[in-house]
Amino acid sequence: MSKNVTIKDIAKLAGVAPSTVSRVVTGRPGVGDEMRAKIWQLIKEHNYRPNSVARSLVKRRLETIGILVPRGRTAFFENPFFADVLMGATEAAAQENFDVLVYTGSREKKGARVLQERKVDGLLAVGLREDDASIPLIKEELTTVFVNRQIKDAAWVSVDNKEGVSKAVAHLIELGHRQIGFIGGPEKMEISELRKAGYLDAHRKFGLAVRPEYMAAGNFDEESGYAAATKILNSNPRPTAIFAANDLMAIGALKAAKNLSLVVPDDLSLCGFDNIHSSSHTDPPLSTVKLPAFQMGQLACQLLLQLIRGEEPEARQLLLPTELIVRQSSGKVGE
Amino acid sequence: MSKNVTIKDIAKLAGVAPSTVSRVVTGRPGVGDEMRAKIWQLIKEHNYRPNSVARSLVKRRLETIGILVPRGRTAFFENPFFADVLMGATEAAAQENFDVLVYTGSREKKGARVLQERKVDGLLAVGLREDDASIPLIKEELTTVFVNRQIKDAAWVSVDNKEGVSKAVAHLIELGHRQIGFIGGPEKMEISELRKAGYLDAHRKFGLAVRPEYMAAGNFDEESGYAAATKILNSNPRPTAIFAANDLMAIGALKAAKNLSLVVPDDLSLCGFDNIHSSSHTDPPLSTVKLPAFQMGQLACQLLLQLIRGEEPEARQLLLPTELIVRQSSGKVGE
DNA sequence: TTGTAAGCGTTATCAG
DNA sequence: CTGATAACGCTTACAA
Repeated sequence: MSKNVTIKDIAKLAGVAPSTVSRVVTGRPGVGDEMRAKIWQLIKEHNYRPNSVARSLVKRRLETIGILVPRGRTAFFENPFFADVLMGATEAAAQENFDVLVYTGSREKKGARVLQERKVDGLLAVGLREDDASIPLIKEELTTVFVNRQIKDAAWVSVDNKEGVSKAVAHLIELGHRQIGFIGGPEKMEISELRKAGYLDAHRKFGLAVRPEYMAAGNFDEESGYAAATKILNSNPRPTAIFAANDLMAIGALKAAKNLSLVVPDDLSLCGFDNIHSSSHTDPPLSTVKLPAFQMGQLACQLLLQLIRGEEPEARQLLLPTELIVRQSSGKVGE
Repeated sequence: MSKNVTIKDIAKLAGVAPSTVSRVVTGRPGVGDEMRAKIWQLIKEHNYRPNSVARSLVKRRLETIGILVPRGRTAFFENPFFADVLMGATEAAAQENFDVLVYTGSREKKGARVLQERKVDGLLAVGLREDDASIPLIKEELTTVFVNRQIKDAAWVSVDNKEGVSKAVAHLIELGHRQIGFIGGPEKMEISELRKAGYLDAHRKFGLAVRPEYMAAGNFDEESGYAAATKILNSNPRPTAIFAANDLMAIGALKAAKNLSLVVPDDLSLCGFDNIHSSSHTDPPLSTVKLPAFQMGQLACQLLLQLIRGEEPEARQLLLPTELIVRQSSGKVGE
């Protein structure tokens, strides 16, 4: 491996000053055609590539954004959401010649790391818990766009959870269901509240009463979905449908139904939220609500780049719609 | 946002030279206790953070590695593999204060980008197709560790595909199956060859004959698994078990079996490969082979860091064992 | 159209 | 124990 060729080497070879070479590689005017061609020739020949670090130092621009993703491996894997956001973000970033640095690890640590290193021009914070201690710091020190978290006064790209749930529950109601169970997320989480609100909203819209015994809270995992569904299905009268605040819990509910010898969707309709991959592989495949994750990553990144450049974006807060995916776990009541 | 505080500012404040401050922040000796304390004090007080770009420039070290992941969104999502490798790698990198830059996008482009930018000290190439044109370039220009690809003369961390499949097929044989179908991957792919070899190997070990009509090739997706299984299940005598070279195809096979009114595992045992999340949510849950993806990411990253540092690793090529996960899709023959 | 020189914020090498 | 000074590789006024 020979020494890296620098701008000076090319300059020397071409018999010009480094600044001239610089003008050529950055495509600025002020160089004669002949010289320009000669320099390009030399660049190719010697495989010269500008050192981005040196460039960053003088331009005070890293051309890199960071993305903070939740540590939990499970969350990351099971739910396409994070990976999809990441892909959307890297794609949008690449479009503008930005790179994406991934930060994971324990909550405090990764927040501290980002700030400590100053290796990024801005930050995408995905699915941070709203009580995360690093949020104020991050917001203060770094241009940040939050994804899937509606942080007050901050820039964010999120999804209309309430409307999404409401749509799904309305779908069940339209199938004739009048007794609909609800498996929610942990109390106090913003996202749990929003999804519960959607459930209540649909009932209100259709003039349906809400029964407390049809509602139970889970932890967004399969086991808690199983437990909650079991509890709800022991109510009298038994609900004919259950909406779960995420797919994992819906899958748990599906197992609970089978365990009680209930046939889905004949005896019980089921609907989840998230559209994880497994949801299309259960038997029957699960009706659910899909989040535009890839697009969220893209839009969040585009917004972030605008903010970094100091441009005034059209909106600093974007609420995107969800999409209802109807599969075979939801059917007409009593069929 | 005030001007960033630099090492010079701190030096001025402390009444010393920048080099002294540098010694303090990097923890090198040669500074009096008193002075050291005073400088730390100032650093905290003024929230000084060394500029990593400037540091990188002089040290010619970015403290950053790149990771190349396949573009396909589907692949990235459905299979926990890539995300898991990524997590393992970022974790191992963070341990040594390295960061991870993610490269996605079309194959040629991302390869070119990595090289063009020179923003990383080394590269982790995950699941690159062996005919990828950028491999020779990358190998030449950048310290690289391949993950899940056994590239000749290169450093890599992979998994023993042949042994994994062999183990799974042996499991079926031990359950009493003598007619075992095989759904393979696309021809010419190294990974397809290895997995097929495992299937043949298990037959050889147990002195079982291989029947060509029990073998079919798919594309690693669900549809092709469905088609291949349908074809195989029309053989006479019908096999009592099928091994599919990945879970997605096994899921397709499961649907094909149901479509033919075959009960799994009573009429047909099924086993896949990869342990994607869906495999535990099918009905019945799928027996499969699990790859140590997280660990592969970790080890690959550790190996890469050693190579970057110019250390001599114990081994430049690591072949890791798989783990057989027995679930309910495989059972004793004829029960 | 081109060159000169200063500077980006560090670290490293010498001297004192 | 501490300070000067010269890099690191590039951009950018400003000058020619």
